[in-house]
Amino acid sequence: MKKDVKRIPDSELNVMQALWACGKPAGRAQIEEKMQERNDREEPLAQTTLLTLLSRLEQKGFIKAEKQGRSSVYTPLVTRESYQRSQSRSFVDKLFSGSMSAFASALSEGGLTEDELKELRKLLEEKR
Amino acid sequence: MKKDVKRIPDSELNVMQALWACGKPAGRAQIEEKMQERNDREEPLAQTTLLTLLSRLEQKGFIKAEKQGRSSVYTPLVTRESYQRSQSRSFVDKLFSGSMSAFASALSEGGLTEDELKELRKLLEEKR
DNA sequence: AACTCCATTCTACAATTGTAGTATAATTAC
DNA sequence: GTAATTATACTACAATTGTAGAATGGAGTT
Repeated sequence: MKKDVKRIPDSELNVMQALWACGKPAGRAQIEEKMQERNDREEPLAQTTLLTLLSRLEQKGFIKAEKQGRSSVYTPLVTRESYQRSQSRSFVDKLFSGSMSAFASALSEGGLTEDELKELRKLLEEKR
Repeated sequence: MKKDVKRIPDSELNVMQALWACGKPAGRAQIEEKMQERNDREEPLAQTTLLTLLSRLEQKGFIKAEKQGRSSVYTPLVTRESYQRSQSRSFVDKLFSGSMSAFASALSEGGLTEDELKELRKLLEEKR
């Protein structure tokens, strides 16, 4: 059965993105640093806020936390790719009722820039 | 200035979709009917719930409500297309950090079915 | 006018999200 | 070993979302 990966709220998603970007299990500090780099937000989150988000992600089963002495290291339990796939699916379903033609129109008529479009076309052809 | 159309929550989006699908200003009953048709959910919403959602959409400026005697007719203030465009934009930004290659991978490696992909490619080519 | 139907508006309420302060436990520095 | 630092855990709280019951106001009946 296809596991229906629930949507991750925006603030938590930023954290996930940073964690995924780390490429390996990472602690609070590294995640924080990565978030800075990625410039996900102007004002960086308070550390306690970040920890709250991490613990919510853990409760929801998106990451695993392991105590390493004083602090914890976090590991994603879903890959970025699988999350992206499942969300893409529900995105076209929810927004376009699955209609490729509506989806294509949205992308080509303003959703993406001309350059992005060109690139996307090429990539989709290549991956055929 | 590019108006930054805020995200509409799922339950309200279903209502919007139905209203958009009506193709013209519609009252609560027609919207309800359209939702049934579209089968957006198994259990239909309680009428009061639907009205609550409509009033939230109105407060947020997504629709306009006009009294017609006892009842009201609702009219979308944003087109489905413009909403789809803006959401597509923020979707690729939030989920793929704007990376077309990640986006293309997600679509082609499981996000869409083989048939959908084929259709999408064709449509994107045509629209060039 | 009193009664009954509807449609709408108000009020409600729990769960989730966004964000962070306070308390507590461990670690290091005198 | 006592203070200062650090790192996490606990608590908090307002806004939003999902969902709907209760109250209200008008329209049709009798």
